[in-house]
Amino acid sequence: MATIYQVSELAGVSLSTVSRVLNDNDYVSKKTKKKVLEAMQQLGYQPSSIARSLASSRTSSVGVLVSELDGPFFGQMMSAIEQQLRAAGKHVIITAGHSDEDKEKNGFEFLISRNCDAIIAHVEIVSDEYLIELSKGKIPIYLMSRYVEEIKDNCISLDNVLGGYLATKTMINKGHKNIAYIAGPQFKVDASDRLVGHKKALAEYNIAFDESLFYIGDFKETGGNDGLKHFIENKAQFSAIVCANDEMASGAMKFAREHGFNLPKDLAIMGYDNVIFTNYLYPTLTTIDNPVPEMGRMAANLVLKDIYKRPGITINRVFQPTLVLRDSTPDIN
Amino acid sequence: MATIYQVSELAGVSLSTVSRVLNDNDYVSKKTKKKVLEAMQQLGYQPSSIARSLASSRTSSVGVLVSELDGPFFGQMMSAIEQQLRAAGKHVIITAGHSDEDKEKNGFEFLISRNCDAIIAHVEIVSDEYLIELSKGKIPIYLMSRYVEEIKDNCISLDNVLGGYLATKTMINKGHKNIAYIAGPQFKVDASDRLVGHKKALAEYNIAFDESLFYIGDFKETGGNDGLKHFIENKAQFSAIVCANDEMASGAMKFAREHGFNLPKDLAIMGYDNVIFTNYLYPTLTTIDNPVPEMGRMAANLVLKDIYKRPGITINRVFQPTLVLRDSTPDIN
DNA sequence: GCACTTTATAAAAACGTATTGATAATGAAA
DNA sequence: TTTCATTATCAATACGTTTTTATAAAGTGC
Repeated sequence: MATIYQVSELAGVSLSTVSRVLNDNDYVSKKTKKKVLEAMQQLGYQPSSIARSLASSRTSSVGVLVSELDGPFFGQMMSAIEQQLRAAGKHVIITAGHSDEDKEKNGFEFLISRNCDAIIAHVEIVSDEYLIELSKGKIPIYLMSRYVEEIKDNCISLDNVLGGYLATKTMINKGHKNIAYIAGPQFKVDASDRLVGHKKALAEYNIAFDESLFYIGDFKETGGNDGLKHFIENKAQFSAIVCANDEMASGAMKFAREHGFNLPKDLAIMGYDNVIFTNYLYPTLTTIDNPVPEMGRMAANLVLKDIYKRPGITINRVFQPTLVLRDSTPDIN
Repeated sequence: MATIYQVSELAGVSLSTVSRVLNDNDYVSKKTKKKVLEAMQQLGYQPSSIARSLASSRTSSVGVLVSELDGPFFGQMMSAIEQQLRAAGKHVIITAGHSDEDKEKNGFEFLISRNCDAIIAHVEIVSDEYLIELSKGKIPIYLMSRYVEEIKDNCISLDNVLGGYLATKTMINKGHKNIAYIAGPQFKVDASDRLVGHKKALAEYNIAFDESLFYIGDFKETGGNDGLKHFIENKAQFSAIVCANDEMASGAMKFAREHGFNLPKDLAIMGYDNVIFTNYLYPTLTTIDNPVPEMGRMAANLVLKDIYKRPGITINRVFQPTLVLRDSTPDIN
């Protein structure tokens, strides 16, 4: 491999001059620049990213820490981040936290030990305090789908209240009055925010929140299953059911069908997240879509702007979910 | 940040001694080792991976090139690779080829420019010749789900013939004689291998391959849709339909239901790949499962063994798919 | 106790770049 | 022409390790 030294020799200039044309920042005459570029061409010179890192203490790499590497949500997010950063010549070091405190912390440490220029993290378990502490370190931390006041400029979040509101409002507009709600684990901010939105929509239409139409599930299929079962056993009256995520909606759908409901006629069902399989369910599931790719792209942009000083980037830190209407929520008259 | 130099000073030894305990390979007395380790502890010393890379021309990083970062197949694969490599202290640089020749090549170049110690690639478009040529370079290339004779030791592949065979054989054992087959694009090796397996099963049970029960789809939902439509329009007789992947099976299922079939009674359907949504379809889809995580883990192991000289690793280069029985293929009598 | 091997440590060179301070060349203003 | 500011270049140093070569100490067999 040709080095900068050989280039300098062939071009008849010094090392530093070659370095300057490489980073084209300082004074260097057109004539010299041309000479150097030709020498590079001739030698097939490729700069060593490692040596460059050592000298400049920049690695051109961004760490990405997500809960899982599989799963539609993280897939879309990583895909967007990677595309955006790679287009800027940066690379992405990916690792997983597996929704476990030790593993999340370990993931951070791992990325820090790799000297990333920045870290984009989607973590759910570690505390705000931990993140704040970490942010005081040398490597800037950016958070996805999470809002921490003290480092709000580094947070990209999602308006889950709006999403919850949209879901329930849609059901109301479809003609439903008795709407059951299966929430997610309330220690998760996403889940509790969605519930707030649900209540907001009810209030807006003067529908009282009814405890007997409320169940807290586990964000998995079983949660939907158990929730619907709970409502039926308690002889609750409802014509629609709103779930705080798609997995639970799917569970509810299965349970409903197995217990004689004719879907979607007998029961309207709403999901949340617009996970890929919602389009394969029968009937296809109405749900709330999160602009995940946009968020990923924005996280990358934020890093490009803050860390790599790219000009002309405008930032948006809060994103809005949108409704996706499908077959599971027909109008009733 | 403390450097190796400060450690050496505090411990009262030379740089090289510190380096030796760091890589614990050479002669170093227990007493000295202890002194050095204590000094490290005291200074909170963390070795610089960059300086280490520059000096050793090893980056402890493995490039991973896949078609897409989202999608269940790649998600599982990356997840397995990452877990295995990270446990060994290596990190993973991930990038996508988007099933496009230029982008795949660009992905390779990108990873090479990052000085990865090895590259694990799942590419579908670039030619064997390109890969062979690339393998002559400085960085070893490992291939997933692809077999190239000239570099077979670096290939991890899947027995698609067996999978195709299993799928059709299962249908036959369920009691079907007239089995329609919707194949994938035949320029894809996976697709043509699965078809070979299908024919093999038919032959084994003395069932003639019937052109009127054969259709080539596009591996997407529309392919299943169009295939079933084709069979119906041509008034073909069949009680079961085997699809070369799950997306097409899903398309066929939708079309069947929309055209009055009572599933799974009127028509048995088989998919391939065991994609996540197969479990959410109605009825749930019988399919063929690929041991994707195992393959990912094995690729990582192969790299650990070849490149990082880890001892005690046994390698398996060919993997077998298995049958996943669900509701879409009931027994008929 | 001597020659010889093995073990332990040190000193120095190398990895390939960025950066800084100094110097030289050039151009503009007086 | 002189003076000063600007532009262009160079030489030297720093980045933090690994690796190689050399040398010293300790152990071995006779």
